[in-house]
Amino acid sequence: MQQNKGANQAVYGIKEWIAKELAAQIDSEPNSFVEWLETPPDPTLGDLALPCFRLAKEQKKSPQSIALTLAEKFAQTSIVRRAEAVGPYVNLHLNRATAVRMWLDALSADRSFFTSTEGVGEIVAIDLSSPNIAKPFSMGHLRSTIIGTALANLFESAGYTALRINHLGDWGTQFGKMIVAYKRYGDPDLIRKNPIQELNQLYVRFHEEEKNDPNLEIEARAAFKQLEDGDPDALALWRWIVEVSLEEFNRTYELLSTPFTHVLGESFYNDKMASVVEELEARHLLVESEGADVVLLDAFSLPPCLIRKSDGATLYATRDLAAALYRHNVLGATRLLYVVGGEQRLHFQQIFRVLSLMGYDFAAKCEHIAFGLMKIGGKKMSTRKGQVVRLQEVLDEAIRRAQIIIAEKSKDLPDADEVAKAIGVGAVIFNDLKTHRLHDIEFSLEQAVAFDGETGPYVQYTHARACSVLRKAELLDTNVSPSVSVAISSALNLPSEIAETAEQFLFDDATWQLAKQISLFPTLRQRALNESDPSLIAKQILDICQAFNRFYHDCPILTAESELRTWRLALTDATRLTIRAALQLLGIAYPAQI
RNA sequence: GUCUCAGUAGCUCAGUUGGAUAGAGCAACAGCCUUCUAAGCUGUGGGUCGGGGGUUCGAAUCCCUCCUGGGACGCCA
Repeated sequence: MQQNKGANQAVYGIKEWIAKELAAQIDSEPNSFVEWLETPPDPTLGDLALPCFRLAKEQKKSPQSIALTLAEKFAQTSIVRRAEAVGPYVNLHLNRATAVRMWLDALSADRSFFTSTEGVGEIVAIDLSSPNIAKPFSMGHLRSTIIGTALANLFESAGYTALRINHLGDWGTQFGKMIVAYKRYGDPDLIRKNPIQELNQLYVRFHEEEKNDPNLEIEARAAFKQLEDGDPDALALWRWIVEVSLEEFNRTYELLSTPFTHVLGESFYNDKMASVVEELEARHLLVESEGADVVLLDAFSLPPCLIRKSDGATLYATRDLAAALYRHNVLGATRLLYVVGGEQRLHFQQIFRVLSLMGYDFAAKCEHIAFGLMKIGGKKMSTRKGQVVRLQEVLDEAIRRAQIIIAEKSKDLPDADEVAKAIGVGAVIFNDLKTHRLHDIEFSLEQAVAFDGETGPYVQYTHARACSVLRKAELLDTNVSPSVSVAISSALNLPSEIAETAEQFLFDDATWQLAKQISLFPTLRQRALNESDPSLIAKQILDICQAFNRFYHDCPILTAESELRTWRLALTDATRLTIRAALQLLGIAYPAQI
């Protein structure tokens, strides 16, 4: 089921290239070399290295002696400039001009440098964001929103059609609670003024009162049942709550530039659940247990999946089953992704198992893209206890700080407000996206809105720097990369005795490190896709930015002469294009000037 | 109690899928703007990779065990 990892890596991924050449030299299989080739810990040792331990075992010789033998043979290959044995390793120094020409040709033509085609014709449905109506849009929902968006972008870059589905939490017993709380303590005027905050306070209060009065919970369940049965008063109240909540959410989505193709709350499936229950019954999967209807999953070491409560009302699981069937049968999705917190792991295991028992093959292509919790003070954020950090507040603060810095350092910036928004929002998104999906995040306002070091603004700043150089060379948006081949060729078409000198002239360490970093992007994009982990892209783009900033510092670009200038401009443009591609995938804005 | 995810520098995190001397950023300290954006670059200090066993040429990485923390475990979502 592993898709062709890096289908076109041969174009830019020199590992494959080398592996083939090396294999031919010693009459062996290229595949094993691709896996064995690694990057030496210190770049001065070489660009790639082959450890000889395994060959030593096969050939029953010492790894050192094998390394010596291989080093001689490898020196004969066209892309390796120098091969030397260091202990049990063969260290390979690449022919830099050949490698760079290969990479930049691929990049400028986008021959699978930024995109690929393995998903063409396939529809992937991504369940993302899915905030709960009448509750604050917290930092916790941010994770699902931006990871889901980044994944959708990634899948689209691989040719898939991505359905971005916002599965709003607009149904369920919580609305029974909401209705009861509103009728008891609600004040319509206050709610109109400040909807989410007031509604959330009602919700918090309900949970406080509930401790002393167990009847409240029973009352709430009855209220939800009424809603589900279509009681007009209850429905009207519910609609109003949904409406005012959505207005507030949409402001946040606009700020984040999060697109959705479908906004379908749980309520959307209200009339589609009866058929799910019927289908389960028809397949004799439904069993009565303690007054409720469940699907037993003992055979799979899972607890039973509750389908219908003892009062006949449905549950989360029922709605998720209906939603899955809708996405597959009606929307045509062949692959279903759920970007939902890790605490719902068991729930999705149950859902996918039930779908499979129902006879749906696509159950095998359903995947829970879990992520770690956003914690505060070492604990999970809880709306019930009122311990949440509202995303809007964080974004506002980040934008405010961006405005201050722009006013200080970039006085004449056009569109200063727009840029401040891009930077503030970018900081918050990147801060979240750079850590591995599954890791819990200890929320820190200072860190979320920081602009120094490994941050979104650092990446945006680097991009703007590259743009600035290109603008001064009057080459911005003209895509200068294609000319690089010419530049390198003319500089290197020299007698072989001084070719080595010419290489050093064009490729000092900073330059070569930058080129190598850029060349890694396609592999990382592919890995991010295979592992559904956008953080891989975020981390790699940081490496590219660091390499570019060093290059920028060490190597004058605009004042360089002839071929050298062209070549450095081309590399600057390649950097710009790669950063832009990465930020696009991550869903972060990339202003040309900041 | 069972299942699950995690534990790496003072803090926040990487660690090329088992490889060479475990790396960044923040914070601290010291340098670098008459030169393409100093939101940058360079350097210094900082580690029993939670503990203990095992697997092998080689372990932060794989297995076992224990400790600590988060989360989930039928009428919430």
